[in-house]
Amino acid sequence: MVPYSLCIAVLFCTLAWADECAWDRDVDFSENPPIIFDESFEIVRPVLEDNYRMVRVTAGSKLILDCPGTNITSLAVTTVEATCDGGRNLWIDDKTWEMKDLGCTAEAAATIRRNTGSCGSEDIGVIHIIGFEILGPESFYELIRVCFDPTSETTLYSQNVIKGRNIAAKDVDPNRPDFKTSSGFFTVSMSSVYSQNSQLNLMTELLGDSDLASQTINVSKEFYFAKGHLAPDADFVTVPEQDATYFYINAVPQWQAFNNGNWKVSAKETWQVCGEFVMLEQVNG
DNA sequence: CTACCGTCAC
DNA sequence: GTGACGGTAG
Repeated sequence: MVPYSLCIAVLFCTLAWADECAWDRDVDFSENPPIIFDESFEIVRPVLEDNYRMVRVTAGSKLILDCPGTNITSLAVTTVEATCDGGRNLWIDDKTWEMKDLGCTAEAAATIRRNTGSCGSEDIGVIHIIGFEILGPESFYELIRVCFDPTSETTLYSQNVIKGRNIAAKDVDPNRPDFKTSSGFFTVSMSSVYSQNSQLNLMTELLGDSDLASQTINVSKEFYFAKGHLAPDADFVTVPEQDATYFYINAVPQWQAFNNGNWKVSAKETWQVCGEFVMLEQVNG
């Protein structure tokens, strides 16, 4: 016979959990969480609640778990549809799963949709979109819209949306990936071009004076051109979104003194503003 | 991956 | 001074 108190407990829990699924971002997820999309193909992101980074969806809602570029390890597929069971688990094809057991084999990776339109003055630029493949090539989640001038091989501007409700609950990961070239955009090696040595060599050649060149490119004074993010790493909530900013087409040569000074301060001001709004569309360039 | 530099807010 | 953040090199 089942004790009476246990019945009460079970009933209570059922009632309390019936309306939604809730997960703690720092407890209930695997090392490489999937990108979670809701039924309108918006990413489900954590919200800061009393120092807990909570991910919530309504009970019964259908989600898409996506590991673009890799697989959900337990299922050996990139994308799967799942239903919130009203507690901590997800229904997938008549079987329940814990969120923790639905991690990606590697970090979910952004890709680029190329040549989706023209942009810039007199349509000099070409639009490339950095984002996530969802169910294959027919569906794509846009993160960063890049206006790239193929003639000068320079990005004119990048456009991204800051999620004001989620930015306080963003992932903090000290590891930063290398910038990716993603072939077809540049005719030169971008990593070589940005190296401080090649900058010094170029300046020496241009000025014809090595003393003058070493005053112009002076690393200790932050007089060098850094890979200045246009859509910034820190504007994004999840690690895969943050790492999607590390494409060379999302960066322009920027004096490090400015990059690490005014620009950084300006980014923080932007968050202050967007804390007052749900989201803010930002254009940098 | 590790070690390093400079700026800023606290 | 320390940690977060913007970078660098090997």
